[in-house]
Amino acid sequence: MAAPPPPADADPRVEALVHDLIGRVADKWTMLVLEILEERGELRFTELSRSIGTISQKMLTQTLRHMERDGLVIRTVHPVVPPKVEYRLTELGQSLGAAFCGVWIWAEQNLAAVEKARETFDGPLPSEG
Amino acid sequence: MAAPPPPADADPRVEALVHDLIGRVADKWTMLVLEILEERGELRFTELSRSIGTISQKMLTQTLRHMERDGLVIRTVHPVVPPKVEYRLTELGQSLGAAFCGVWIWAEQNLAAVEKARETFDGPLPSEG
DNA sequence: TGTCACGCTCTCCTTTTGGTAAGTACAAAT
DNA sequence: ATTTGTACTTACCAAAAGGAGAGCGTGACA
Repeated sequence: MAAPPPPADADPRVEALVHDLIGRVADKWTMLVLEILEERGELRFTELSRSIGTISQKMLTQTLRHMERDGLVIRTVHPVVPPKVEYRLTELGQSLGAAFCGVWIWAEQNLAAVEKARETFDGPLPSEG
Repeated sequence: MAAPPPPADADPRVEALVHDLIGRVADKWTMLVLEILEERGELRFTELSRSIGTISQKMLTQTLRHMERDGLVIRTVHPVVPPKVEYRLTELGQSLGAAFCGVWIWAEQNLAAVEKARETFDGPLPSEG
């Protein structure tokens, strides 16, 4: 398991697969679920739903299934009468969360810069000439 | 510009804005353009198009406009006869690229793990019982 | 005269995304 | 008997994403 240190993308095949994987994983809902499970540990379906707030049941189910399929979360079903299902991150999921951490930090630190850039871009239009 | 070191998300308002920003920036095409411009520097429209390979003109234009609006790229128009437009990352864009670097590395290193997880998830279905 | 190249823009079309609402199963509570 | 709560699933519908292809302006080049 000697992980090669540099991010060198040698093969174009690998690069294509990586692009594909990124496309799947860089999903809005996936990132949100990842962050919440990382912060709060093991959560039930409705707890997760309430934590995100704006997600529909359908999307949450779908997102969780995809994450489970990709080995990012573990789904534990307790065979009790009102269904109880708990979700938590795998090690793989935790490592992805850690990788995305840099992006969260970037977003927090550069939020103002982005908004200012937008104002500059949008603003000058009406009084141009 | 004394950047606060910890990723502490104090306000829920900030968090909402960050979620929003992440949703915009964690876009498949944005990430691809970001990576390519980071690697290759300043590129023309068609060079960018060919580098990505699978993107349509429409999406490339759209992605670049959004990135320009968000202050991630600079668009330089040379008023020559066959139009010549060059794109390069701003410092903000470069910093986002750096932040996403961790995700690329994660994807490269864990590609096999994800694929194996998928096989495990998909495989056992037919012979279950 | 005609064609090509570039960086778009526009229209038309299909696919994907995502929301709403209803249904399911079952036991405990009312 | 009816309601409640959970974690879905399904059907249906609207909106957005995204691809294909045509058009534009123009100057060099054949």
